[in-house]
Amino acid sequence: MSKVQSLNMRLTATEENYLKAIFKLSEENGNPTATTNAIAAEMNTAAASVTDMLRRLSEKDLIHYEKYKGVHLKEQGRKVATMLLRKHRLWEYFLVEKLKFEWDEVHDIAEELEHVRSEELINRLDNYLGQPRFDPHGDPIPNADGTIPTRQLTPLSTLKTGQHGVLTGLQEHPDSLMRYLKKVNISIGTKIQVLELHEFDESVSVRIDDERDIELSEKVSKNLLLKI
Amino acid sequence: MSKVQSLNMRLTATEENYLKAIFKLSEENGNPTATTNAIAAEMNTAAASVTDMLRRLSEKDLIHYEKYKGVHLKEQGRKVATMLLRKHRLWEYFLVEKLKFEWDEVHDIAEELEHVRSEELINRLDNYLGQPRFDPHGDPIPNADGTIPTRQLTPLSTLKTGQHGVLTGLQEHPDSLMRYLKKVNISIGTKIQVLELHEFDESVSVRIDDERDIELSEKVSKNLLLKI
DNA sequence: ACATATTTTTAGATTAATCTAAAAATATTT
DNA sequence: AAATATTTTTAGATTAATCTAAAAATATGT
Ligand SMILES: [Mn+2]
Ligand SMILES: [Mn+2]
Ligand SMILES: [Mn+2]
Ligand SMILES: [Mn+2]
Repeated sequence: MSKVQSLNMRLTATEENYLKAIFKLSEENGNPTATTNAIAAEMNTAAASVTDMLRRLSEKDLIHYEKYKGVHLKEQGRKVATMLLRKHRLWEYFLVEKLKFEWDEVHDIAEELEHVRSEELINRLDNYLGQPRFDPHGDPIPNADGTIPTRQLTPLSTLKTGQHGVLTGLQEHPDSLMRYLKKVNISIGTKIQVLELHEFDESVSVRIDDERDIELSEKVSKNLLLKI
Repeated sequence: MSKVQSLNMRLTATEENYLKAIFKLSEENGNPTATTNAIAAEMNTAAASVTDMLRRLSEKDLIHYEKYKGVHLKEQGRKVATMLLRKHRLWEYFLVEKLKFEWDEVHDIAEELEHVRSEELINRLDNYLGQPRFDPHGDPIPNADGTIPTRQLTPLSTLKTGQHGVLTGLQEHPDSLMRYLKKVNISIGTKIQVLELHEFDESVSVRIDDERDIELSEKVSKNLLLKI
């Protein structure tokens, strides 16, 4: 007897966060199925808490869940998760473009703002901002209909000597990486050209905006996604 | 052993809402002490739930509470309540001025936005909006230091024939009143002049912006606050 | 295939926020 | 000053979200 809920059911912020976590995990693995432990790690909770929540989300028909078999989002769950990303990223855009926050300062605030419940609000915000397609970290902003703009991006770490591209996104974006990039004056839109590859530690010498040369570690170069 | 909490203690949205309710009740009665039942009515909860919460807020040293004697806000509680009003009203201003919502559409959204925790956010929003002093309903926006702009306003119902003023605030502002005023094209800034007082039902004939004449009921005229 | 390791679920508590019903305290009326 | 009414608190449940510890299921390694 699954409680198939009305289309505009009322979810708690916690339920929403779990759906986002499952979405994120299935995106980054390419595999639609997420495991209990992976969700627990993503959410910083005990595995037992995840099991509880999976039961509840399953009751509400937002996910498909079988004991020991992992979970994947159902139609409704995916819709909710996508709209959360839309809200999160539009708010981040607002915070950076209008309120002049730095790109490493907006995530936690957007984590709260994304749970404010109002379709009207988010659509008006979208229009007010000029319907931006990417957030301050280069992540695509889902459209009102749920579609997500895609692009073909290449990690800096895979380029050969002489090749160049424009920084367009980040693989992952912990605040520490963003603060580092801010320090070395690299941001979305920066041109990066490979000067030399160092086989020993996979670090790379690059020319920034045809102006100055710096060294980037393997860890950094794997995280910088370029449009070639 | 009251747990005197650190200055930036973490409150739940529910705790914050109780503090706002107590603040509102003490403002509108002129009496700083609020009763359990009054709070229950304001919060739409059972009196028993209020008693529970009062105990908790008292533990945190936000209110002064003695069984059967009612409560009043302490320094910290008053500060929290004032900052909530600041946030609520700044967000309402944003929603109306920037996102072009109508004044009767913004309250519920602001009820959620006001709980987003970030001093930095609200101060940047304040600057972005040009440090407005009043919200779309004419209510004063507390300053960052907690002071609240005051004005001397007169209810339309107390004016004599011939007197006039500019609509500057509302006594209370249920959505129904705001929708009515929207329909008859009266808003903050509208000039209102008394043409005739009707003793029978205390209704009043008024001239709007020196252009058109309408009738307003006693209930409406008591709610319109004018700057003479 | 069996033993061991890992993952996941269950069992049982805890805390915040809520409720109803009953008891206790306070206020009002006769 | 009683009797009555009203207000407030207590007692006992409930639900969401969390935890730890133990049990059960599944996966891995020899
Ligand atoms: Mn973010
Ligand atoms: Mn982002
Ligand atoms: Mn409001
Ligand atoms: Mn208002």
